[in-house]
Amino acid sequence: MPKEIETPRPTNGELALLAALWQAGPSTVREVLDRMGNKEVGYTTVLKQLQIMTEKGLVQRDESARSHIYRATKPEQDVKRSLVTDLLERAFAGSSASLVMHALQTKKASAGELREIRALLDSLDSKGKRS
Amino acid sequence: MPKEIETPRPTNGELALLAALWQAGPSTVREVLDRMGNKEVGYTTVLKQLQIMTEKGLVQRDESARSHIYRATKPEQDVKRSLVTDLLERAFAGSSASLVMHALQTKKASAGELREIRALLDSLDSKGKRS
DNA sequence: ACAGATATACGAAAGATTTCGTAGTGACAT
DNA sequence: ATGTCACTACGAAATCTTTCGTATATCTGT
Repeated sequence: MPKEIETPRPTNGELALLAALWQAGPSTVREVLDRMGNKEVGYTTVLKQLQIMTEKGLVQRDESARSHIYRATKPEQDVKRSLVTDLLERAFAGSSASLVMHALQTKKASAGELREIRALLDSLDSKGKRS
Repeated sequence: MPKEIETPRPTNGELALLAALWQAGPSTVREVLDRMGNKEVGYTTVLKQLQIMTEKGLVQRDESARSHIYRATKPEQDVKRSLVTDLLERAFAGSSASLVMHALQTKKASAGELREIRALLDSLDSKGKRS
């Protein structure tokens, strides 16, 4: 049996910082802070959050320079997937179709996006046939 | 301009109770408790939660009988939609397509569900053309 | 060497969520 | 009428999350 999958489930605040790290790559506290444009927040707040996230294993830091450099440890895809899984279980009884329907009705996707989704459906179909 | 949409954003615990109410309809504390099969939790915990949710307006209660009867005030669809919207903004930069892709890759939907999703895509397409 | 700017460390307050214990009240059977 | 049982009210502990102030260390230019 494969090892139990570890599911990072960042909170709102943590997710905002992770987003900055995913977008810009490994960054110092100040760089992350500067990227949080709209959100008014103190320097030490971001620092503390990143320290806590380091303890939790959500990020790692390189302390070789005076300004420590933080990077997200979990791939963006994995974290997002676990967030989706979480919502799926909590609110949609595990039915991804139900979630998808809500998502598509909530905010209209562009024609291009809809095409992408169709393509994905096609590939899932062929997979389904194969197995 | 239409009135600002009110977005109920229940927490995890609240959502579990709402699920019970959506599933079974208006219920007493004990009925809700009995429905929480797997989750080990005290009677007064559920009671207190429902009381708090009443203050928040997530549920209403009928106090005419000795055992108060609670019912969810917000339609299941609305609450789920706002949960999806929330996740969408927090983690997927508002791109429902991106969320949908993650959802479909996370847990495979049945062939029937995939058909439903296609049908939904079709209807969105025709809407898109019209507007 | 010193002043000023910039970093990290640490503690702790403030808020929100979750949980439960205790007390009080009403119903009901004996 | 009285003991038992189920219910609500209330307060508060326990966690978690978020935020920031203060202390201390390090760099940088003059």
